[in-house]
Amino acid sequence: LKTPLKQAATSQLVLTERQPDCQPLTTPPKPKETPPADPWTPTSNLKMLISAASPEIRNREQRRQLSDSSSEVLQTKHCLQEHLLGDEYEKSQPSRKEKSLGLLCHKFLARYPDYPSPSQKSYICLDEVTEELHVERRRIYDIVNVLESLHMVSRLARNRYVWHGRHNLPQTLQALKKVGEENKYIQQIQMIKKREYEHEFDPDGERNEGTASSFGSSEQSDMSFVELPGVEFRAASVNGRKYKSLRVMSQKFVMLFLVSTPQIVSLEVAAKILIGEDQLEDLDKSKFKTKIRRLYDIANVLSSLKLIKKVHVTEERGRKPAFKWTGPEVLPNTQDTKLEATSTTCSPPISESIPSKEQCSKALFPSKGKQNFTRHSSLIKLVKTIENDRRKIQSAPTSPVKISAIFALQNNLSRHSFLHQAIKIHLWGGVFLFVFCLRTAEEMQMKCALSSPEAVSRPEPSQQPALSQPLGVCPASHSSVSPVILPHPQSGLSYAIYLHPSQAHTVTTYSPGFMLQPLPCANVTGIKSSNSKVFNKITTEEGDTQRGPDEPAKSLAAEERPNTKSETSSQRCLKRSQALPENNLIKRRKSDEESLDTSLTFFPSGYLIPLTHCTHGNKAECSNKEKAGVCSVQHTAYSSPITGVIPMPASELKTVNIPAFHITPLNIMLSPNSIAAAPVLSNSCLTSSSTSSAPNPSSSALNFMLQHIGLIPAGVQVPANPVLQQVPASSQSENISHSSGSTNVQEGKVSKNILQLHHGGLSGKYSAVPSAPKEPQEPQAVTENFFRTPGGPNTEPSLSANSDGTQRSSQGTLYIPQRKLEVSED
DNA sequence: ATCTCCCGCCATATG
DNA sequence: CATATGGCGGGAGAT
Repeated sequence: LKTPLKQAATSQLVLTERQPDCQPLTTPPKPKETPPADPWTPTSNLKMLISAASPEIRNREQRRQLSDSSSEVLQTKHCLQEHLLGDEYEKSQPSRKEKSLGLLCHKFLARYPDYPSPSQKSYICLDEVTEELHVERRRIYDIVNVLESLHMVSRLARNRYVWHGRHNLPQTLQALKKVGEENKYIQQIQMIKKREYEHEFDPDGERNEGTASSFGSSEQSDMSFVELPGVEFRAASVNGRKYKSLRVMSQKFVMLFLVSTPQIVSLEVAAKILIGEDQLEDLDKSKFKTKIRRLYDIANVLSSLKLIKKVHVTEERGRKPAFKWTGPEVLPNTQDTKLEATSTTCSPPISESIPSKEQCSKALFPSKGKQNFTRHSSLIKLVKTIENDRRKIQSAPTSPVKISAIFALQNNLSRHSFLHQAIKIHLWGGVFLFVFCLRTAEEMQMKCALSSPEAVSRPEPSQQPALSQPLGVCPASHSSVSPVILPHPQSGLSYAIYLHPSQAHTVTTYSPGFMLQPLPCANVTGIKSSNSKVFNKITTEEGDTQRGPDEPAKSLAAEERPNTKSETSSQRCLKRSQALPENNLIKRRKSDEESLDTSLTFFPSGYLIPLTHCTHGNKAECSNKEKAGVCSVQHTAYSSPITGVIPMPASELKTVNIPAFHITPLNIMLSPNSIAAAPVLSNSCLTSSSTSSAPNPSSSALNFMLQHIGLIPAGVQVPANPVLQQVPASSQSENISHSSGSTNVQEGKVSKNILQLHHGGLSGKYSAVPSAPKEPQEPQAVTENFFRTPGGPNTEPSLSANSDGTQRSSQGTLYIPQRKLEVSED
């Protein structure tokens, strides 16, 4: 109704003025056929007018014509017809189609190069765009949001975005794929299909327990936006907490493609999954409809990007709309850490984004030798934050204070990437608790592999030098503290964990615990072998039913997948923890059972102090390297009084129940189960043993963090720390670290077996499971306890097992209904 | 009728 | 407070 009206009374002039953009479409005559030579053509006149009126308009017109000519032939034709009808050319003007988001997106994209030269960034001004494209702002947001989800643009400030083009696409996709795998989308899809299938026979069918519910709870997959190391999100304030629903949806949608074998996703399934995640599976009709609407929006943009295209899958049910991935194939997630994705929680309740364990570990333990940390603005931010928080702390020393900081690092490649990192420091009851993350999963695995249980428990580590036993336990040479040397092969640094004798004891005693994650998880190899049958069967099935006429070799790729999922479960774990508001340590302490999984993620422990002494060879190199441009920061940070603010009377420490101590490759934690009341290394411990001007422990800790985050050159920090120097392990350690450093090749192999030692589920017991799963052949134990195992192509028998170990109604294996699906390409 | 999805109201977030 | 963002769903073209 409206549109016609607008056109109704248009005179040539009016038309000219307000429709330069639609000209090619509106103009009746042969737009291209006839050269604009004929001055008598109404068109040419018009054009002249336009040109004369404004060069700007002309340019715009030209530009548009270019982009239009390529794809909008249809429209043109359409228009042509219209106008043949004479003066009644009003109605069709902006035929709905011409306003489609897809078309608009095309126009939008036409404005920027796919691969802008990194040197000259192009900025996007929403005002300009809306004006030039003649669209409502709202529409632009839709486009931009999706582009943002792919990191093709990023927001700078109000009205401003930066155009990245497709440079980031590969990384983004890889990251998304990874996350998608972690989210178990494959399984979910199967689940939905199954349910669907069941409904066929049981229309009024009530929830078929076991299957559905188990997912609802486990599929936490919060509202998280997958970030990329290289794509900075403007000031936290700008990108700040806000539901990034469309963005997130977009990402998830993409994930579905990347994860599913025939890369085809039906809207229905996608919608269900996206809804289901939120939780309840109330088949809310309207909600579903809305979701679908949004998916269409997203799909339009993705289509414009040529990442997907619409198809139709036909099954008994009928013809359902779906989309097929036509974007680039995503590499099977190389071990490359630099391509790490970052998942930041954005869910409303959590006021602060919690860094993923991996991110942290990445920051803490740079795995690549060459790293050139650049002084990034974020670093400054960090320092400021610390300063600020320090004040707070001083003013309210007793209240729980959380200090969080965001670190940004340059990543391994020269690529402009950095990680948003946060290290949380909790002050609670006078206890200085460091909440941080340790190593990346890979590193852990490696460590696991290297530090075989035998080696650990062996009294004389030196006996097995050839085996490059990295983890040595130094006998408590000091009355109060027992350093445990933890060489970090990749970085060439070793760390000492100072523990109380009791703890040290625990460590050695429970040495196997080094290899076991408190939370169980499946051993890939094992699973793979044990379930290979099922596996194959399923993939085949899928091929028969869903696979399009093309790519008949996907099952192979699928089979390899498990191996590439090294850290998935750990991340999941992390996610889980992220999902729960875990700001309050106290809360975590109190709550038991269910909080267990949370608490295990980050846990305060003793101090980790780098043993730079043990790394002669690397040391120099390291420090030089890192000395790059962060010294100034170092000073600030180092001298920061924050380090001195936490006096911890030993007595006080004892009031804190610190349970038995376990060290896992993933983190150091204190099992809430056992209440061994082992005090964390107290001040006195260190201070007593350290004479002179040795920095207090807090300082050391801070140093440790900063150093490993790259803020402080490795060598510079903590001035002679007597304790460290006294560690007689030097010779040993040296060997150890050296050997371990040169065992890279092995590492790979070995780690394979331990690859999947992550926190898989939430067994209430983390008490060290003394059986080291070095046997790839013991899938049973592992598999059966854990809910979904990573990598398993959707249908592990364990699927129905409950995560809490309660072994719910085991529905047996998941039955995937066989259907005939045809994909028609429209 | 079903599939698509534009349009724009209006709650929120930002500055 | 004004403006920028963006969730959301009615309802109307397209098929």
